[in-house]
Amino acid sequence: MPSGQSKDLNHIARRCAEQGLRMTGQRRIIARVLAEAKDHPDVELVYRRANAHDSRISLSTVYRTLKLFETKGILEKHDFGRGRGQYEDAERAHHDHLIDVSTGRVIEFRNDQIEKLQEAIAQELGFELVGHRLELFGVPRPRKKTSS
Amino acid sequence: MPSGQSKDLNHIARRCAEQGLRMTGQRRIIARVLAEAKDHPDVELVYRRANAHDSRISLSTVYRTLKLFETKGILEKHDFGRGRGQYEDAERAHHDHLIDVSTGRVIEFRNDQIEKLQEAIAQELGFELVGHRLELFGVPRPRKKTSS
DNA sequence: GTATATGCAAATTATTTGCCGGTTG
DNA sequence: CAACCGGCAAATAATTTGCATATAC
Repeated sequence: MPSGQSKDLNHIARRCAEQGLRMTGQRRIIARVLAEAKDHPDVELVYRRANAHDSRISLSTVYRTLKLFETKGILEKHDFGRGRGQYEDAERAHHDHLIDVSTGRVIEFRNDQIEKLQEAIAQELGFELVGHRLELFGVPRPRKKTSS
Repeated sequence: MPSGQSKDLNHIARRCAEQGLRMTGQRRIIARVLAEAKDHPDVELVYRRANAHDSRISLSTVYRTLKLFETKGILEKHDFGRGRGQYEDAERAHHDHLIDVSTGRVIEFRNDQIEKLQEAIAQELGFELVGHRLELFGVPRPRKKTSS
């Protein structure tokens, strides 16, 4: 069950403060949108959600803020090949993504064996691994049992 | 050393012909540029190389042609996160990429174990794997042992 | 109060496209 | 000769930025 976070300051906003960022109303809201997001919203979507919450937040501000948060290591930006960047909380445990090509839905997963293999491969090639990107693209397999 | 079993037509140009594409001068040249490329050139680079052969090729044509070749399955387009698409011959055996973040150089590799793991993960999540993207980002390690 | 953030519109960057004359088969 | 292609410039799409004003600390 998804835990209900009932704090007045979400972890993203808190990290902003820790980084010494000036906490404006729009930043607070954008931080909250990302903290509450269960998906990987793009700028447009963050913009819409932020505006629903309140404020006269401009698209430029969303762009500027997301980029700022990214450079501060607060958010992570992904490019899942749909022409727009998609963001998520950078603090969460590392994971990779499987994209359902039929819907665009993103499923997260983690596999230590693959992680280790990647390290080994980089080593073998004479590199120190500083990052990686693993994305699986798949189509849902029909279930044997009826589900809905 | 590719087995020379045909004329002076490179394999990419040959595949174009097989697909029934009208072989114009510019397409022939762009095909040759890609056939001879050992790297993963972006549009701009293909444009410059093509122009070195013949200066009557426009940037639009390079864009149009690379896209055409891609949709025909002749070339593969990658997005290594540098804001531009990069192309390579699609016919070659499957491989993944390690990007040297200090230079942008792309090293190819292949690891069957990882390939199998990816299949297994997709299966487990209820998907049929239709594609994947694995990119490692690394910095060169100083060689401590003999490597050349 | 001052440095910084925001809004808006205009600018950039990568890529696509309309139009029309040029080429290929 | 007809269908298709290429060049050019204007059009898009995502994102960035200059500048005047508003706001956080």
